Amino acid sequence: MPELPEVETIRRQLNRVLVGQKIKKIESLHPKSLQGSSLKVAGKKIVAVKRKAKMIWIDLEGDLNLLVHLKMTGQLLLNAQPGKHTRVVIELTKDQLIFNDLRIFGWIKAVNNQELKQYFKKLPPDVVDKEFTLNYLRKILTSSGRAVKLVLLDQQKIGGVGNIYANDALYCAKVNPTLAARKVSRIKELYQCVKQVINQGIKYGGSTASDENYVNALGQKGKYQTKFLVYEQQGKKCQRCGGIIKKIKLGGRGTYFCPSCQK
DNA sequence: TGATATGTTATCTT
DNA sequence: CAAGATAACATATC
Repeated sequence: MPELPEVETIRRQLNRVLVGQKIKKIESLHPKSLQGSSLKVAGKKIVAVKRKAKMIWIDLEGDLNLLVHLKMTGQLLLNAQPGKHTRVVIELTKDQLIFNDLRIFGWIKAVNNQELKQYFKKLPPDVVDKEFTLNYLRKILTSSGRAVKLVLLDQQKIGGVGNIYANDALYCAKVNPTLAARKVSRIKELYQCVKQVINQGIKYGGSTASDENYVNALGQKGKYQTKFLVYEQQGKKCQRCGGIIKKIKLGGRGTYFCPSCQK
């Protein structure tokens, strides 16, 4: 599922191709998938393609933006054929952008600059932002009694970390995912690890785990799944200590860890 | 057939 | 009131 590295991969590809093109036509094939005053975007030129947390934001000339959230099954594809799950089609000067979304949780919203600002104002720093400091992580961990993994996944506290990278970051830092956040002593290790696994994710173009449908804007799968530290590794030997990787449920989400070296 | 998968938000409970 | 827990969203797959 698209977390920050997957969204960032798509953003970079789109930014390279879309900037300078004009939107000729935008067509919605499902009422939930395209929201806001989308008719206004016709004729507008694309200034930049940016990202905040797991959202992609297409900056248009004038006072208009297209904000995109892929949620769990969204795909943004360049010059693909529309299919069964195609929800929005955007025709550009040279290319065509297809928004597929099997489960219809994702959306594209046309918003003005003021609305966009309001939207971003209440969001915490992304894990890759300079505002995400060691002290900031310490602050949010020590002020919560929830399991540390739930705090990493909390989009009101840190932007961009999803289930895959939260699992791997905790393994990297040797921190047990169920440990109460305020009892985590290896905060510095966790800080370095969460940034490290996210950057690895970006480097390998995101991940397409088993049963997932993530592809980048060119229709290619990610490569980080070959680098998973613990995600989907249950039953296998821990590379670090030889323990057996265990899978449990935490907050309703699949949670993978090595019980012998993640304390 | 029913359990399962994940990101986010709404809603309920403590 | 806030924090935390859980249901809901929609659908395909095993």
